[in-house]
Amino acid sequence: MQVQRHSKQRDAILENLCSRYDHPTAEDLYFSLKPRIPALSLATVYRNLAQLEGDGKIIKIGSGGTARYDGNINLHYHLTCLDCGGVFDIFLDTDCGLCKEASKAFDGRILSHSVLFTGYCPSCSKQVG
Amino acid sequence: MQVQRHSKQRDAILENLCSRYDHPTAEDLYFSLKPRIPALSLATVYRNLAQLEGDGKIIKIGSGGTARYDGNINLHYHLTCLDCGGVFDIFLDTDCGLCKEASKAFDGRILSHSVLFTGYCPSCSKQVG
DNA sequence: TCGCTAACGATAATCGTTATCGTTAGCGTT
DNA sequence: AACGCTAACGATAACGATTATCGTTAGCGA
Repeated sequence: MQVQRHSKQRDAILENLCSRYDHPTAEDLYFSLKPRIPALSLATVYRNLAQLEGDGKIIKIGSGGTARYDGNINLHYHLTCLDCGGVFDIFLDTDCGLCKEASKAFDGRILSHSVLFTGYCPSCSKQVG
Repeated sequence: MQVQRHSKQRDAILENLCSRYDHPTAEDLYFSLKPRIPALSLATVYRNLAQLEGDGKIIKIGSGGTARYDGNINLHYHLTCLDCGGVFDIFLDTDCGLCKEASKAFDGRILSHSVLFTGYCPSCSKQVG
């Protein structure tokens, strides 16, 4: 079996991602860490993001084009702002029993789900009116 | 203003997409139509899919990697099978008031939403057990 | 300290999608 | 029915995000 080794790069990536709430892209994380770790490679960022996602320590948000990442693994939803392009968290008290409802309606096995809202974020919806 | 002209290619793409339920990729549609329209270009497929989506006649499913398309524009959800990679429809009677709940919890404007379930499709979930 | 190899950095390759550009064909007007 | 305008086309180059390759580095158990 393959033993996973510890790495400073992965620590830094996870720590950086968990300390922010803007759902950065791989490149965002790369430029954010580059000053602290000058030798860092973009490939390393991608590699570790994939590994962390596989370990269930982060979430990948496949919002169409460029992938974004989220260090908050508690169930919550996202909204993509049509104006500024940002991704924002939406926390719902009730999960609306979505998986339960879907399991009733679908003859397969449902493991998880993600919800992506589209609209305007607080500041952009104020600007337009 | 720009007047939209009629085109045989767009007709064929829309018709093909609406007659199937497997959520094909742009390339799937291209190869499906190529025998009937030998001169068809993949760029034309992408162009028309984008236009049809903009006109609200089809839906684009941004399931992470390659985009898939759906000719059914009635609100419903999708499941990606972890085993075979296929995308399947999930119709819920109740929409669970998702947009309403989210609007209460989010200080912006919510226009639409999409839900993507992950799990195993009927046939794959039977094979594994 | 040694040896194995997971993880790294640099960079080439891949792949889905979009942009460019010369040509074709809808369609309103003569 | 021919004319002219330009949307849409087909072919292909370009792009951008992601992944693969490969020689080097560095965890970590012996």
